[in-house]
Amino acid sequence: MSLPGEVSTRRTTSPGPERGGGATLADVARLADVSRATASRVLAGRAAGKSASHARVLAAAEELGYVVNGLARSMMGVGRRSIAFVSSIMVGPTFATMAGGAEDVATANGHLLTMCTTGGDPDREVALIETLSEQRVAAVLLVGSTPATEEFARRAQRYSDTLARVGARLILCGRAALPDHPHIASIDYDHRGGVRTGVEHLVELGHRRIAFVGSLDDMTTPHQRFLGYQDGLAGAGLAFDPALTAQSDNASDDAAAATSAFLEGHPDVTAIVCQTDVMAVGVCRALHARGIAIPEQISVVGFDDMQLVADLTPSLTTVRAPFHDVGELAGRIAVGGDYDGPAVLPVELIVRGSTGPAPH
Amino acid sequence: MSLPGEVSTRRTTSPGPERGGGATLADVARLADVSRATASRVLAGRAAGKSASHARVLAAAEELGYVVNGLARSMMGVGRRSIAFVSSIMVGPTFATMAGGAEDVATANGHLLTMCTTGGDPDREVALIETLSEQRVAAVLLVGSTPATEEFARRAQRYSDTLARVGARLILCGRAALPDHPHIASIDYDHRGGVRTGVEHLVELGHRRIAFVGSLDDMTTPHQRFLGYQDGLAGAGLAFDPALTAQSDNASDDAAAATSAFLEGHPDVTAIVCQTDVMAVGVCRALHARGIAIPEQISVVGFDDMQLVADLTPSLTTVRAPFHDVGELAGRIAVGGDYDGPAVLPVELIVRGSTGPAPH
DNA sequence: GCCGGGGCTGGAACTAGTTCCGCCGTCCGG
DNA sequence: CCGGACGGCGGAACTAGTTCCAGCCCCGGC
Repeated sequence: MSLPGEVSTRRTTSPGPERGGGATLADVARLADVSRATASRVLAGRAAGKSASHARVLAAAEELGYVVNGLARSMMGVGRRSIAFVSSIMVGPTFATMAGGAEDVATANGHLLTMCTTGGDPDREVALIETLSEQRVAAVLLVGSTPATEEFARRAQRYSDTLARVGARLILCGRAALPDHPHIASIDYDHRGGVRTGVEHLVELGHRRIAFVGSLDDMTTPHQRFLGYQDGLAGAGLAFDPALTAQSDNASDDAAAATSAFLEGHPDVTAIVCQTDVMAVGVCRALHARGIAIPEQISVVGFDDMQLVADLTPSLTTVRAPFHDVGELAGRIAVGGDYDGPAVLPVELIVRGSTGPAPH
Repeated sequence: MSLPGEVSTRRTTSPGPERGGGATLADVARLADVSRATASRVLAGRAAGKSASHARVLAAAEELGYVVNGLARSMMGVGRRSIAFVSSIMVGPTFATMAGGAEDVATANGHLLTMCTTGGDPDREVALIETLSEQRVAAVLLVGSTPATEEFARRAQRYSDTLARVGARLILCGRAALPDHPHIASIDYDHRGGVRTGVEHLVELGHRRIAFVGSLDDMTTPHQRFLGYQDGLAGAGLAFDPALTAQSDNASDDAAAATSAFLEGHPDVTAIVCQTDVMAVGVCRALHARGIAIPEQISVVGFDDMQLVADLTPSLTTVRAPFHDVGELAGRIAVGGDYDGPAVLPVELIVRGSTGPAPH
């Protein structure tokens, strides 16, 4: 029942922009009475001319409310690929600040930033890397502490291989490079040196009995910071005493409970070094609750310099980590910058009110 | 100079998977000696069979390390579109928590979440909506306070129109619906009622001279919270006194300075309601600095219940906003759920140590 | 008047997938 | 022994763009 001359089209492809899903380049070209090639050239600004069709194309695009399909464009290799930011969790100043740094350079270079969380589940991480490869991201920023295990190294190599197949690269943020996998980029900051500096600061103030509150699992961040604590003691000629270590998860309630229990057995401690600011806050709360004055009786040092710790009473002495810079540097590599080997950014001790001279 | 029988290909399209950019479906099909159609069916799991070619396709895909191109798939309308989360800034618990809620439902439904910041610049916002439309996102979550102006309403309508053209929808998060634009979804929480509840709590404790610290600009969040303060006073039969309002930006330093200056002229105030927790922290610091006891001399109420304010000394009485729920609800609509009109989620007053009976 | 250069244009190939439709072969029932 | 049902498979059309190449027209120079 086709009319003569009518081209039989399959599906429900009625011509014209009313099809749904918006006007396409073909619709614009039809309305402007030019070919798709010409319409594409005009809209991409690749037609120098001021010809009549030039103006007709622009008018048609305007009239139809044409929005170029970035997916189709990306398929031709034109257009910018997204950058993925993968962390175990999104809340907390650490990740948000890093993400902010990465986002800054991403948008400045015309890329979008995709944020994904794994909840710390390796299976979800594997699935995520697969999905992101399918979506042809330009790079994956794998952010935060990871297991310090051979299993993780193998997993990371698998990620890197999968991503390399689609022309993307893997960038670790906030953990050290994997020595046997130089192709996996790493932007880290000085966890170990930061805690060491905190201990040295306490030693200068005359402290000798310095406790450590933190987690001792095999994740890179806790481990490196714990090593920094031992470094600091060793540098000052103090013996490392395992009994002066109180284990705690990264939650202020947990740190408060651990501190209370710890102090029962060790009333002679005059300073506490904390793995994170979140823990430090819990430590301070526990000290307040027991009527112990900070810093007159016990000094406290944190790590991260998260928002608000400067507003505590007393304000918290802590180590400022360059989260924004880490994100920015990683972003720069992600958008195609050179990678000259692992980066370890310096940290800075911020001395505030929670540390003071040792009593006596 | 072509050899006879050799098909002349344009560009550098040497056949085989070595071309760069990874193996394609055509490469897999070639290796498995089947058509692209068959390979596609097998890899999509749409081939029930256990035929010989079925196994050959899977083996070929494995051997070549085939990763399906999600862009090409999306172009066919298959595959999940991303969801965009647009806010002025990423740091701060507000946005991160909301983003977490949205990300939860996004990933649970197979979507990715793209995070973008505008820095509060309308031009960047406009450009971003355009870019996101081009990338064919499923929805845009426009997050946070916005100008309470007619200009913003027009702009939002433009966003909504652009997005509608590509089948996406606009969802406002954390600000009220625009009455004249019912197609623009809104998931908000009760700014105004929250502050009102805070004031009522103070009134019950006997306070009569209650100050307000906050910004008075024309953004929706500050404005609504300011109205809530006035509501609370009116409900208690107290007159609103403009002199009891101290202006401050949303920064603790600014709030501390504003509070110090304000107290010079108003020593009789016994309670301070703050627009945000960040400001409340600054207010508390200023009170500490002047040797004013909290809550014995002055009570303080915040808003947001951000991380750590429960760990201050004294812990902060504040209004908990359901950020995660807002993100979750918005995410649900973004992935295709029904929108039954504007939602205003309830907030909850969390009474802690910073509020107590009025002195005398 | 003819030829060549230059700019604009359109046809067609190309990106990498999905899916409709029809063909073919096999198997089983009548 | 033949017909129909059914499953697997391949050709081709389709998604929405970009870009190469050839052709056309127009204008200027000889």
